Amino acid sequence: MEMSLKRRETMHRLCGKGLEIFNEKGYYNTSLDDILTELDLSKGAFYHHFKSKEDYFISIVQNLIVQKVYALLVEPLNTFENPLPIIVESLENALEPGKRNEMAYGFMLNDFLTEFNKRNEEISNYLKDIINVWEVNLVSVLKRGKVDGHIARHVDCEGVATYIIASFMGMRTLMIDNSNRQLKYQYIQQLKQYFKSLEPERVLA
Amino acid sequence: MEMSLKRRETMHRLCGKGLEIFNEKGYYNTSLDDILTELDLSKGAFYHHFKSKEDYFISIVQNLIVQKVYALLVEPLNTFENPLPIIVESLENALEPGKRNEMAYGFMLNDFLTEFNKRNEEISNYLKDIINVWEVNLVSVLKRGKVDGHIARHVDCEGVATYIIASFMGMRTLMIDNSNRQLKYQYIQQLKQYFKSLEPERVLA
DNA sequence: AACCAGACCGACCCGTTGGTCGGTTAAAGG
DNA sequence: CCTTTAACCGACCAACGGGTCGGTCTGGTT
Repeated sequence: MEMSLKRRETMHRLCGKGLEIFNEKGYYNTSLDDILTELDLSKGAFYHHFKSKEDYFISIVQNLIVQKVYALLVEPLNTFENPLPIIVESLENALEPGKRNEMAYGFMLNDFLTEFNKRNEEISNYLKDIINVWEVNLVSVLKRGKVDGHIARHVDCEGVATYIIASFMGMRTLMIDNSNRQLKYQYIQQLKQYFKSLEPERVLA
Repeated sequence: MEMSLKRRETMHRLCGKGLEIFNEKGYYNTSLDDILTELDLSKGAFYHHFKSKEDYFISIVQNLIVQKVYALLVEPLNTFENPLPIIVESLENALEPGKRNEMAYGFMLNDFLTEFNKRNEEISNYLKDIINVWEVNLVSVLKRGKVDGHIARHVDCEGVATYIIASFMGMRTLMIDNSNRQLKYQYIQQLKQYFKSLEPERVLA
């Protein structure tokens, strides 16, 4: 069942360029030809490898987006330090456009989710799954923070996770143009402010 | 220069139904015929009143969305009480689907902004203007709260306004399906938690 | 050399959709 | 009545985009 090297390489090129352009212009606003022209490939080549545009995008989600979100937003949570600064750091990092490329991976989720909402339930679900994984991990790391005494006992971890995700997603809508330093700075500052309110009351020594 | 009554009424019907369906299915995913069929009108009638689909949507933004956002999110800020609970209340209210109709006006902004971002700069700008008005009003009401001693002096009002807007917008992406009570509750709770951290230190009597 | 399979080409198909245009209806004014 | 004009109709157009399909090219096998 293994794919030939040539096939694998072409599909990989298609997915990479596809993510780049879909992310830039949106899925429905990008025609297959937009992508194929850039790669000097033909319609025939495309449909030789993918069943449909939808199938193609799902490949992109599962091969590229999942990994990227996981690496940026889930993996970093796997430490045993105080979770709050770890979360701040991961979000800050996710909002940073990649060093080598121009994609701000942290944004893609919000953009695509909004685009597919009400238009393609299947793709929506794949994207929602990614958010869910993130959320579950946030909750569990927050709960651990509670046990370790970094977070006050009264805190509703699910609520906090939801609020973190919402504010992060919402930043996208505001940072429409180029990634705006000012907005990012404000966001991180307020996030820290909010996190402060989750810490346990200081017990005087 | 005044419009005939008939003309005004037809345009009004078109805008109302247009907002309803655009909000439901998205602008690019709604064809003019989708709307015209529902109103028993023809292409001819439409183009007799509007120059283009784009022009039509701009009318909707300026006649309906602006007013609605203003009424839900800006007007309520005009009191002289403690701004923080007022803001919470306005957001809570904006997330509530309208009593008589099904539209959750608070959401429209985020949906449309994301949809037009990268696709239609002119419309994007009209929508961004609305956000700006909201932001400016939030900032000024927060500053007044500082003067009145409801908000701690160290607080960065612009940052807080940005954070409020971001989290509000982000809720949309999460509340994809029907308005989810649970999510809304979590959001409001955490917002209150965050706001607590903006209050001045209690001075012991 | 003959053959085969898989990668790829690009002309074509066809549904959708924004927009056009010549015509009809009906109300208002003379 | 007759004329004018605004409102409205609906057949039609052209562009676009996803998807199809018969065919070509190339590298490996026998």
